[in-house]
Amino acid sequence: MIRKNLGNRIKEIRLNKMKLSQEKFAMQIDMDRTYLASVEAGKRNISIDNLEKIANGFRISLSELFKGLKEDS
Amino acid sequence: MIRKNLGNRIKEIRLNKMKLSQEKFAMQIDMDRTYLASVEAGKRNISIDNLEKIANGFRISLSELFKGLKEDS
DNA sequence: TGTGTATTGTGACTTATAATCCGTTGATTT
DNA sequence: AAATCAACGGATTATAAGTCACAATACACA
Repeated sequence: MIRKNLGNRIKEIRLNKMKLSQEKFAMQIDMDRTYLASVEAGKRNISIDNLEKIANGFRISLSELFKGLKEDS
Repeated sequence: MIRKNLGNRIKEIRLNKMKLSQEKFAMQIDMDRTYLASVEAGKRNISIDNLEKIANGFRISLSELFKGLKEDS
């Protein structure tokens, strides 16, 4: 479930805080559009470097990124 | 630096909280000892699934695992 | 001090899969 | 209708995962 929860969390922040499309946010952090989509869909075992990219894009810490996750994680 | 900081954090928890050798802790979480060693050394771009394994082994959340990191992250 | 013993570090390697890149489709918005 | 957006597929490339032999270090204790 970790992947799914994380994907949901990322999507939530992208939409609510950043108010950007997948494409625009992916552009900003230099990440492939379809890859970001699959991460949000909970299908990817994403690495720490890419997690950092996303957290940086959101201007939050990794700790904060994980803080909102369901069932703790 | 994220990899290095994370590696240091993992090593710190393993030693201070768990008081286990790399080998024993790796055994517990079903991970190769040398792989754990290289993560602690900051040489691996570890994925979320393996991060979760480690956090579970420590009985802490991923958010907590990242909380102690230097320079925020 | 040297000698075993446990622990950690590292390079090299194969296999599994993350990550990228091309597109299409369908839904939604304007 | 056109434009925007998100979900998905297939193919390729890059790299993480996992394993091994061995080296190096630390740590005891005679």
